[in-house]
Amino acid sequence: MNIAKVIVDVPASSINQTFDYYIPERFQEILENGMRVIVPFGPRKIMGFVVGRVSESSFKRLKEIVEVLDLTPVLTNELLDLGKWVANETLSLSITALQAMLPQVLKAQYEKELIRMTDAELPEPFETLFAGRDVISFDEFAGSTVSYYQLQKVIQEGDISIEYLVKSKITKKYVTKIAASRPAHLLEEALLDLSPSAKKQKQLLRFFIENETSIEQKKLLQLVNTTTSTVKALMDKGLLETKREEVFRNPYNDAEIERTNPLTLTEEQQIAINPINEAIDSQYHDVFLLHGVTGSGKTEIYLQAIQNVINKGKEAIVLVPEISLTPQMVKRFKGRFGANVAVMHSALSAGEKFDEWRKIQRKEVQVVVGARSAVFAPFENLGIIIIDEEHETTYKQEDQPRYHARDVSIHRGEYHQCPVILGSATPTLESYARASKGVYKLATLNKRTNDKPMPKVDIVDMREELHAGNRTMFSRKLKESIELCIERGEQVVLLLNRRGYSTFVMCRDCGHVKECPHCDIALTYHKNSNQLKCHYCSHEESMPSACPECQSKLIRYFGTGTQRVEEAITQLIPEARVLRMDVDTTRRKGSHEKILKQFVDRKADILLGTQMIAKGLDFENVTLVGVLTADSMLHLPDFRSSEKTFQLLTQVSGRAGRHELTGEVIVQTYTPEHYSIVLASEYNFNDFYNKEMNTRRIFQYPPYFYLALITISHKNRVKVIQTSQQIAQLLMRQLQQDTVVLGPTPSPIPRIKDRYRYQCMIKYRNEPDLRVYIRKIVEQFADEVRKDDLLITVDMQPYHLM
DNA sequence: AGCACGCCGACT
DNA sequence: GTCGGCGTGCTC
Repeated sequence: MNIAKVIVDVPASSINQTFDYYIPERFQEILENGMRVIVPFGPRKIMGFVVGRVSESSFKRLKEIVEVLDLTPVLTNELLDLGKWVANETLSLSITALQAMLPQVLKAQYEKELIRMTDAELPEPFETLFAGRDVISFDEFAGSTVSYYQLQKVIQEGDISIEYLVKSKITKKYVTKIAASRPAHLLEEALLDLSPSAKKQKQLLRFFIENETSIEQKKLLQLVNTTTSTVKALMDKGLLETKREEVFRNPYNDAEIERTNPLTLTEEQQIAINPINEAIDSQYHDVFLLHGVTGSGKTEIYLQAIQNVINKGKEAIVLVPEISLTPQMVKRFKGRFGANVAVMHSALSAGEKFDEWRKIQRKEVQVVVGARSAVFAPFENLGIIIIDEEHETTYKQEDQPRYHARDVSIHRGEYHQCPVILGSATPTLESYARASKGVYKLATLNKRTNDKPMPKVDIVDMREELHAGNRTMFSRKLKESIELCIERGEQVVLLLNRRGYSTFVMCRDCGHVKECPHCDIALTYHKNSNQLKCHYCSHEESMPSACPECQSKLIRYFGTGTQRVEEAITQLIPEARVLRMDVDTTRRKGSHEKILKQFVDRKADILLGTQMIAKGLDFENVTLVGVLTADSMLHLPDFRSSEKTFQLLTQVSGRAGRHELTGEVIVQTYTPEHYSIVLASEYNFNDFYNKEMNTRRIFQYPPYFYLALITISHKNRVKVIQTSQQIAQLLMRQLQQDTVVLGPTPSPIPRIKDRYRYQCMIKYRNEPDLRVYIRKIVEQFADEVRKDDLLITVDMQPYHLM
């Protein structure tokens, strides 16, 4: 077994296989599956993952592994298999799937160096370049005027050679600590030698005899109540020394979080948790759909189920949408399980993520709370996986590997024979349909734990407002309610549902819309810089003063940004203090929390924001929720637009009156009769489900049909159309009768970065070999992909049909 | 992907 | 002789 099978860090379909390498004697004992290694690959050196060991290879001349990068495997055998499964399910490369399971810092960085191999004089440009050094970075050469041709000659002469390096991005954090430099019994002896007057020094020494071996200076001085000079005196005597010690970065100050105890469950909660606990106790896999209205206490069920898992010595993964992974949420888990929790989300620095990941890897925690990628936490003894707000689209990764965390969770749940909990007030149709069929177990929570009814929802028809001569974005009803609310000293949350409503620039005379010259999409107006920007490429231009088509001066920006709403409120209700929360105001780390804290501290009357304020936030004093434009995403070309509208309205309504005060919700819309708005206002999930299912069945959409989306892009439009047609035809030849292949049609954004984009959509009920077919077809175009810059991407079960 | 190698045309 | 620009084939 001295040959290793290695998945190599080269993301190319022709390299998507294992490569065999000899394991040199010195690594024989230590090398395990799932470790990262450095291997020679052609002329260079690259990183790879060991995925197996064999004693024979069909290859004659094997190279040796150069270096082993890990002391313990970074991927367990389960995760290696999972990687294979993910790559296969999502039609992505093995290496991409493996990298997705690890923190970014474990990715290798590559560098090249030029090494001087001779003391003899080098040809002139190189002497200047090296300037007396023996090694320079390749970049330095590339940035110089020296030609590659000249370098080749010197390399052939053997006077310079290229070294290929694999560098690690890992950074560890260290603190300087004070430690005893001798064992305790020798310190005792030293104690006797100290002069009787050196009281503080004696105290210090006794501290080290009695206590831990190392401590931060600041803490030490506090505990012993002395100054640096005493410490220094003992150091000079050689009794104490400074020591650099590695510490884990700690993004959350555990000590400051108040511990909580389990709450008594309501009868409903108890009924819901029983079967989950039974699955944990008897160690079998099942998927539970926990359908509970907002405020029904889903989180408490999670917490108690996790407690059961911890008691059994097992581990738990909790997935939450990125957007709701707020300090409030973290606090609930840390409050119950303290330092036994690792937190993983994008706001952490790369180093912090790495440290949280290592806590899991070293089994220092039993719980991880995190966004999508936390589903790959390297636990080996999982007892439960929980997906909160399971309807959130962020669980689907939008770039390769395009996996869905729900599918991965269920796969891991089967492996570990543990339950998977999907929780939501507004489950996806897919999940609810499965629960209805008995594939998932359904648990329903209809009551809020505070016994308060859901807030009453008023729908305001904005067309009537217009007829009545109200041209502002606030209906009379909403304006009045805001004023009353502020008068009572209560707070307001205003949701601007901005999707599909970005601020574009249009000429009022000729209707010309300013588009990106490289992409077929309207440019977005940015007020603070007075610039037009493209969100798909890096194009920027200044705001024109006249229409480029008709020279009219009446060129303006349209759409409703949060900034404009803010201005409008201040005009309409001058006494209102408004806090704005959107992508612009939350870009800086920690600004999210800052805004929320200000609002909790009642520094403002109105919290105005986009989707991010709809989720999981819990404010005592909020009694009014206003939705400015409920239907803004209803008309998007997306078969889920009704479902998304229903979900958003239900979620945001749940923000009002969560505590003692009763809440009120006002929803403004131009389509007040639309079923997703009407039924959301009645909190009627069941009717919505039935109605929407009916539409999905008629139009052959999920959950009745599965989807696969193939997108083809190229600089040459004719080539894209031709290739797309070929692909569609090849597909149709293989697929079943009831499978539909739509297209090719231009993508919703037909051109991005000067590349034309066409797509084929496959709708199918049962195609066990679909992935095989697609792979084969894509393979047929491999040559053009490689040589002609053709791009074919496949998205199984896509969420965004872009 | 990223690298070497080979061939070609261009420039001085 | 020197240089950059492709196209091609290979990586255990």
